[in-house]
Amino acid sequence: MKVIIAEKPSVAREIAKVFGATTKKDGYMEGKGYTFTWAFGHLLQLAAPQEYGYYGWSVQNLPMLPPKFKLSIRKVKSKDGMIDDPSVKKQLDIIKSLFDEATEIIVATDAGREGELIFRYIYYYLKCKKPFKRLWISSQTDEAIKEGFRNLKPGSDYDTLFNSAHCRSQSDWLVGMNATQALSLSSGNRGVLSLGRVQTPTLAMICSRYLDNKNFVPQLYYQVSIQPDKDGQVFKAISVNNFKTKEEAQVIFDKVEDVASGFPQGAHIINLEAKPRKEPPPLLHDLSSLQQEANKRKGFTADQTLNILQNLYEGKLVTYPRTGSRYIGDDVFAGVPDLIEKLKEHPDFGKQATLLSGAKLSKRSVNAKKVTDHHAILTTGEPPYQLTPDKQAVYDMVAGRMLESFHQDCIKEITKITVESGSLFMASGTVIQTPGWRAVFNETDDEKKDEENPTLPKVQQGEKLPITDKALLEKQTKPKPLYNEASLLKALETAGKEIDDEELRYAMKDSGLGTPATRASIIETLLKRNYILREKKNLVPTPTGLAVYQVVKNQQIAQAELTGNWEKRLEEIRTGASVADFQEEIKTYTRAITQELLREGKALKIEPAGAGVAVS
DNA sequence: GCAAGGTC
Repeated sequence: MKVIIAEKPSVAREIAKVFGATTKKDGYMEGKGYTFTWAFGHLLQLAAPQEYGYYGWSVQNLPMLPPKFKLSIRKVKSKDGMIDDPSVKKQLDIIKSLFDEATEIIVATDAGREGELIFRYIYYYLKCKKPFKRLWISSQTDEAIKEGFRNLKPGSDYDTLFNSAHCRSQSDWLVGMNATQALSLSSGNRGVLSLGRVQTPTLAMICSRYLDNKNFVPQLYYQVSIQPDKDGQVFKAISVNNFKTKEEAQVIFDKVEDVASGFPQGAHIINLEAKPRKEPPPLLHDLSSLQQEANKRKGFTADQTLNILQNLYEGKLVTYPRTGSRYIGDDVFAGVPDLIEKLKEHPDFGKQATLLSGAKLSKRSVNAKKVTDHHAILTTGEPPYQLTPDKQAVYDMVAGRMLESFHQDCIKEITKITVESGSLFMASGTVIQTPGWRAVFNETDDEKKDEENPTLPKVQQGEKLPITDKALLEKQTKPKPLYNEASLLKALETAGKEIDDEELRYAMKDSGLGTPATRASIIETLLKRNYILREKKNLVPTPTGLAVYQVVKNQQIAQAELTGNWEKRLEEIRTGASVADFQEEIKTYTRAITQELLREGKALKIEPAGAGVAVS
C-alpha cells in the first residue's frame, strides 16, 4: 500500500479525487490501492526549554543551547495550561498506523521549505524508516497532479531543503527564546518582554515611524491659486513654484491679472498637453493585498480578514487563502471563463461579469513562473448562500478583484494646462475615457485628488480667459503617516527593499519579513505583549513598546537585515553548503545577544507610580 | 510565561 500525505485535508482530497479514490475514513481516504492522509500544517514543533531541563526562567540557564533539539506535539491552551492538542495527537496516531502499513510514502506537502519540514518532523518523530518519494507541484489542478505523479522525485533530493528548514526553525528558537528570557529577566518586568527575528523588527518599524511622526516639525509654505473662467466653467490652476515666505508668494499674488484688478482677460493659455494613459488592471489578490484592501475598505484587521477567508475556504467558496502569489498558471486560467460565467448571478458584479464573459481576457495575472506554493486567491464557482455581511464583503473583494484582473485596461486622458498671468500656473485634470476594469467597483482613486480638477473645460492654446478669483494659500509639509494595518502589512512585505547590502536585499526579495500565513499573528503578538495599541485605525507603540525599542533598536535582532542574512545562508544550505557552520554562527550570536540583553535590559525599569515602563 | 512557522 502506498500512502500519500498532504499538508492539509483540502490537498489530500484533491489528489484522491484525481485517483478516483472516494472512500472516506477517519483522518484519511482510500481507494485504488492508495491511502491519502494529511497533516494540519505543523503538527510538531521544537520542544519548549523545560523539555531539555531548563526549568523556570533563570539567568543561570542562559543562554539555553540544547545539544540536540527535540520535537513535541503542537500545544493548545486548556484550563490546565498548555496541553498536547488532542486533534493533532489523534491525526498523528492515524498517520503512524498508515505509515506502519505502508510499502512506500509519497510526500505531497506544499512545495516549499516549510512543507518539507512539516513532513520530515512527522517522519522523524514517528521514527519511520519507510522509503519516501516527493510530489512537487505548484497548482492542484487535475493535470498538474497527474503530471506531478509521473514525475515523482527521490525523497533524498530534498534533504538539503529539509536542512535549511530545520536550521531556520532552530535559529528562531535559539535567538527568540534566549533573547526573550534575557530581556524579561534583566528588566525585572513582571510580564513577558518577547523578542524575535520577525516581531522585533516589526516593533522597531512601528516605533521608529511613531517617533518620526511625533517629532516632525511641519514647514510652512505658500502657493497662489487662480480661477480662470471658460464660458462659465471655472477651473483651478496653482502657481508652478512653492514659496517659503508669505512675502514671496504675495509678490506673485499681486501680479495676477484678475478681473478685480482691472484685467478682463488676464489668463493666457500658453500650453496645453493632453495625453491618453493606459492603466492596466490590478493583479489578483494574494493574502496580504486582500488584508490591506479589507483594512482600507471595511476596517478589518489582518487577523479578522484571515479568519473570514479561512471560513470561506472551508465552505469551499474561495481557493487557498494563505498564498503569497498574485498570479495563476495557464491551467488555472483555463477555468477562469467558467468562474466568470458563475458570477453573472452576482447582485453587484453581474453586469460586469456578463460583459466580460466571451470577451478577450487580460492575462496580466497569468504567469506560471510567479506561482509559488499556491496561486492567487480566486472564487471556486460554488454559489455563496446567505453569507454574513462580513463574509459577503470579503467574498465580494475576491470576486470583484477577479473581474478587475481579467478586464480591459482603463483609458484615461491626463490634461495639463499652463496658464500665464504675471507668472506661471498649472492646472491638471484626469478624465476616464474608457473605464475598463474600473467599471467593476466604479470608484475613483482617493489619492492625490486634492489639487486635481475633476474635468477641465476644452481650451485652446493662445486663448485668453478672465480670472474670476485668486487666493494665497498657506500650506504645511506633512510627516509620513503612522502605520495602520494596511500600510504595515505592505511594509512587512517590502521590508528588505531598502537594505543597502545587495546580497541581503536579493536574499529577501521574495520573502520580506514573516510570511503571508504569519503576518496577522505577528501583529496580534505585539498587541498581546502590550507593545502596541490600536488607536482608531493606527498602530502606535505603548510606553512598554517604546522602552523595549530603546534597548534593542541598534541590535541586529531589531533589523530586517537579520532575516536577509539568514535567508542568504539558508539558500546556500539548500544548495549544499555546510549546516554546521551556520549553526555555529547562530550559537555565537545567541551568546552575544543574550549577554548584551542581560546587561542592557537593566536600563529598562518599571515606573514605580504608573502602569507603564520607561528607560531610566 | 518565551520564537516563527503552518493550519483546523
